[in-house]
Amino acid sequence: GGGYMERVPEGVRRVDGNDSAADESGGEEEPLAPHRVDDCREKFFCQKVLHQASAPPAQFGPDAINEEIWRSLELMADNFKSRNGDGQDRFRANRFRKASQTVKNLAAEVTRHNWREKLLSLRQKPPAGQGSVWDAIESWVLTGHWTRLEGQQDDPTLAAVNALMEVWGIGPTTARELVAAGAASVADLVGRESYQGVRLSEEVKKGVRYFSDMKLKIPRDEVGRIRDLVCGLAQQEFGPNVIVEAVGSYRRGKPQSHDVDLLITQREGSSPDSHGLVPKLLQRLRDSGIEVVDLKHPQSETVSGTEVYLGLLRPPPGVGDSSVMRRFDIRAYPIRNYPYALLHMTGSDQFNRSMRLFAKKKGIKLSDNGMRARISDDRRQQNEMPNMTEAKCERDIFDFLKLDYVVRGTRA
DNA sequence: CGGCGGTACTG
DNA sequence: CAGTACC
DNA sequence: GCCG
Repeated sequence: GGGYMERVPEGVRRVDGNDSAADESGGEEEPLAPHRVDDCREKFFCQKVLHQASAPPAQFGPDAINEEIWRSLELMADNFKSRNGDGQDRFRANRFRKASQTVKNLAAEVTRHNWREKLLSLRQKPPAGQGSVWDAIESWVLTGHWTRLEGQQDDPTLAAVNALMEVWGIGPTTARELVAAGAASVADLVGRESYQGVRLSEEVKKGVRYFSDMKLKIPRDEVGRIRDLVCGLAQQEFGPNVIVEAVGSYRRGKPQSHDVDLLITQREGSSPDSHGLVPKLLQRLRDSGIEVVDLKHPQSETVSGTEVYLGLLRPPPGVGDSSVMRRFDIRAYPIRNYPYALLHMTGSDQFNRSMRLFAKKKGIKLSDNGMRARISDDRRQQNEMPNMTEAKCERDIFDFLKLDYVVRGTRA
């Protein structure tokens, strides 16, 4: 709505990763009456994103504490994730991660004097909790110490767990197992089948092997050329009805990506389904001489008709930097799910979560293969539910949910 | 206090 | 099933 | 950790 923008303080992005209020809670209770949900849709991240002001400047003044704050909050999030203690840590991690992103996205300069005002959206509703985000920032401003990080900084176990979790395929559980066995860094895992009796999975071995390649960002132009390469081969294999789209952060307009996300589908005419698309395309890639390493690839047919591939490829000369392997993902969908798949794969993850939570409040399950009524707890019955609407484009999905459309470049 | 997104693949 | 991954 |  028009009047909404007027309430946005100047220089302050309305993105507050802190997904306040309705965007966080709810779930198993009765779906809200649709009009109730619609009335508070501006509280959801996937709508706030509409009202963001300009991006933060490249450089703040010398008094700015923006970066110190968001980096510390991010560290705390990482530590919660690594801790993985009581099953709630991942939610604590999410909380700190969102707070970090809120500060990171802030266009306004935050200083020791104005922080209470500028970071007001991070303030929890009373009663104030002990380890809250707000308290953490306050005590840092007052004392100069991140009390939450003190003691963790020099905890060698935590440091090792954090380090190992940077490997693709190693999550909190595996990292802790390895650290318990004595591993302290990625270097300890290089070239090994196991570490002190802890077996390394095939995925982890590849994660270690291509560790440094996977850390590199891919320039936008190269992502585009890899898409063109795969698209050309797909057309040779499947004909002109095939569609290959580069999605993910690329489709949101980012100057660089950490991988190449490809969405493939086939227009009506040749084969109406996506079945077998991924394995055939992968074979075509290999046959054309491109070096491809699998991380995950489909073993069996899926119910929904979705096919997933995660792997690495070496871009040939003229396409990209042939000295590194690039992470690439392919997901194939039947054409009827294309708008849902596009929405899902364009993200961001936070945007997807928010939109799905909004749908959930209306008793709708939104996913990359459709929108279904949540009628029963029975999973089988769930999967057999018909799609609620035949979306032709992304906008149809927003419209059906009665959400304002968000252009892909601002789905933060 | 219950809930936090929905799905696919590995082992 | 738990773990990890994708957005 | 924070919200309803």
